[in-house]
Amino acid sequence: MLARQYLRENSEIVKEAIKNRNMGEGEVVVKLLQIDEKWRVMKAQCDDLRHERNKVSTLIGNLKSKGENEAAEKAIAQSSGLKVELEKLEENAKALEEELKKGLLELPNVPHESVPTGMDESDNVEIRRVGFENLREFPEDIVPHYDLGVRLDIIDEMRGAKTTGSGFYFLKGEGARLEHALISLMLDIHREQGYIELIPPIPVSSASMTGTGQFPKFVNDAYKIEGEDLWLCPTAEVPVTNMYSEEILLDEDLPIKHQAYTPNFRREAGEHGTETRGIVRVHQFNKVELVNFTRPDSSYEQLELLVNDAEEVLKKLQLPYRVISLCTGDLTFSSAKTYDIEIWTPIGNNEEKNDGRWLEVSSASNFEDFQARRAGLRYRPKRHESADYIHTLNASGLALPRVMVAILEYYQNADGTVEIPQVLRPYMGGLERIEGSDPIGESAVGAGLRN
RNA sequence: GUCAGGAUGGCUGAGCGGUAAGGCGCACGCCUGGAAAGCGUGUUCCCUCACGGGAUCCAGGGUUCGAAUCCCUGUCCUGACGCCA
Repeated sequence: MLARQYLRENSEIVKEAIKNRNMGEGEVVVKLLQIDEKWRVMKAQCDDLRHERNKVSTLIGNLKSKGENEAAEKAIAQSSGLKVELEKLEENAKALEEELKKGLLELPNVPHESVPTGMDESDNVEIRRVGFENLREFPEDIVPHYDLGVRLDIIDEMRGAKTTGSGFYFLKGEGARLEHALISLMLDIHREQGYIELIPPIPVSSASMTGTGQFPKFVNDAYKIEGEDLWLCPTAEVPVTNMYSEEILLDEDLPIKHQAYTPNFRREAGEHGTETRGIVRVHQFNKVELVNFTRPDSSYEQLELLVNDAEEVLKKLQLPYRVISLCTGDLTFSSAKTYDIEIWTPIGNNEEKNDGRWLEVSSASNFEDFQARRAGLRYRPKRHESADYIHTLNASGLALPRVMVAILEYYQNADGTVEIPQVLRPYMGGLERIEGSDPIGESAVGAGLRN
């Protein structure tokens, strides 16, 4: 959320930001400024009336204590009149204030000056590529993860759809084991980097969803728990960022670095048709999330460190990837600046021209004080008397299904087994490759999957 | 789930119908050769160029000329009882 005063003093910057985000011409800003102006006038009137009323009330108290009842009665009558007048004004002022608040909650963050201006993902700027020097040799008949998952019987989308619905899947046997290994590896790497682990609650309140910026705009993307003011968390960012809400942190505590492994739930409403095959876009997935609470003057340094910390996992897994800086049009609602990390896998979306594709596995963002204002996250700077808003940042470190996809495709052997990256082997009892197992059930026999 | 008690500023803690004590911490100033102690001022949010004013005692309603204080509803905490991996 932007501060009201900031909006008043920088309306042109905010308008420009909305334009650059492709969210219209910034008419909203003009409208909000008008409401704000009206509210300020009314607020002054209310304050004056209250001042009047307070004076009369004090007088009544004095008169009564002196026993001058007749004069007191007169003053009471006057006060009653003021009350009626005030109630009407207050009602109007309150309505304006609410409209203003609502508008502010729906206003996106202002992109940082270093963010490239652009329409959509084609205007994103590649920052670096890593790990392309010694690419593995790939088998000619390399198989996409969704087919390989069935063949090895480690990913079962059919039965996930049966028990729950499409977009949900079972991991099985070595698949499940691989996922656990990845989680442990990531938690170990990030602990080493200084992130204190949290296991947060999975359901979160509306207030928390508002605090990080999911609400009010994106209510339809979240799963609601019937009969409660609770939602399944779409990312650990929500419970973790809100952990210190309405608190004042100490200067010496900062920066606070947390990591959390949680499942994530997303309805992905209106996302049909994009990457529907396999487990690239699903309704429930696991993720290790990194969250950083920091002083305002060092948040951009912290952002660079954060990306590096997330990248470390891919370096250890020896997977090729790139880092890109999102342009203004591709930036998420709450973010001031975002780097995406994308893994490269040898299988493309286009069957004729199979030259690989990019999988987004992490988004590292600096929200500046946008979330801090919404969630009430402050700290007391040294040598200052009053509290100030901190800056929040987060990054996935990393989203698991897509890392799994990359491993199944990038580390695929000619015989259809999957090489397990060296760094993961200790986490899998020394296992060197995934060879799969016989599927269970008659349907497997009918489909010829059982040898 | 039932019953009882509670929620006050950065923290602590009084007030229980007449308009938010005190302490601690922190900041600034005075004092001092320097420091400690001591003394003074300040310490939340909003409006105002400013003077100044308003709001705020968990949230929302109500009673009242006037509510931190009384009444109702909700949320959360604490304890007891019950239930239960």
